[in-house]
Amino acid sequence: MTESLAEPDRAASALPTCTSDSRIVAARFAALSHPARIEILKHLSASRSCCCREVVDHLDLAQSTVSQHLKILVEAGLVRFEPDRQRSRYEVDHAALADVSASLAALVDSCCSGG
Amino acid sequence: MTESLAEPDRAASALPTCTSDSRIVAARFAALSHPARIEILKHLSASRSCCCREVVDHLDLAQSTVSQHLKILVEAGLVRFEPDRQRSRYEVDHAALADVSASLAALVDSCCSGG
DNA sequence: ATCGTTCATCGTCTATCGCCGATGGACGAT
DNA sequence: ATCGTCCATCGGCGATAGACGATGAACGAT
Repeated sequence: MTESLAEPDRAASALPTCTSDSRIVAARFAALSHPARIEILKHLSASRSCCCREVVDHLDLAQSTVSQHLKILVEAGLVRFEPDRQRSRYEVDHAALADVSASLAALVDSCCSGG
Repeated sequence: MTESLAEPDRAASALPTCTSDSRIVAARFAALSHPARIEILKHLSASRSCCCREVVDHLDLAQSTVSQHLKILVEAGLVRFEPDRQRSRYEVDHAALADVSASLAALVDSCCSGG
């Protein structure tokens, strides 16, 4: 359902200013708009790659809740998911995250340039 | 929900975990996590400064809804509000927006450095 | 004084979020 | 085969977001 979120970078880089869809940009920010998910991203990057259980222990949230947050991050394309036997591996997609940052930077730039 | 956004230093120091408070970062992204608010930011920057009515006409949303979105953006510190007699003036706070972008860039950087 | 415009706020409704416990599947170990 | 662990998903619950119409205040114009 969120395949379009996995690769909006092309559109973002192809169109210089305000032409990028606000819904796409908003959806990506929505994935970052929860403290637990920010924490997850930090923890994931610190551990380079870890399983759901580890995040659960770090965050002091129910396993189902963490799994939900991870799913949201994966669907947003910010986290890569790799089912490894029993322990699913999650790792930050640095490129995607950098792309979101670029989107925001582009927004800031368009706002500053007054276009 | 965002009263503490005006002075994030206190809450930031209250959280022991990471350098920047995830709640603050998340709250700022939350302000950007709605297409209407993205559009508002674009329109505001394009017009340099405009009143609520103009945004209403541009967005095709009810006036009360737009006023709510503007309030959220103002409370998040991304938009400056200046009551001008009848027509309230809204304009993008470029510095604040750049600051949010810097926060995200810092997050990306921390993720890439593997800290 | 009256009317039209602009805007913020209130009350309400619906949809979604965020959280949890429970469940069941997959797998390793005994 | 059985148990324990890990994980994704389901169902439910409370809280919140987002939308709207209605209302009233502030102001300019007639």
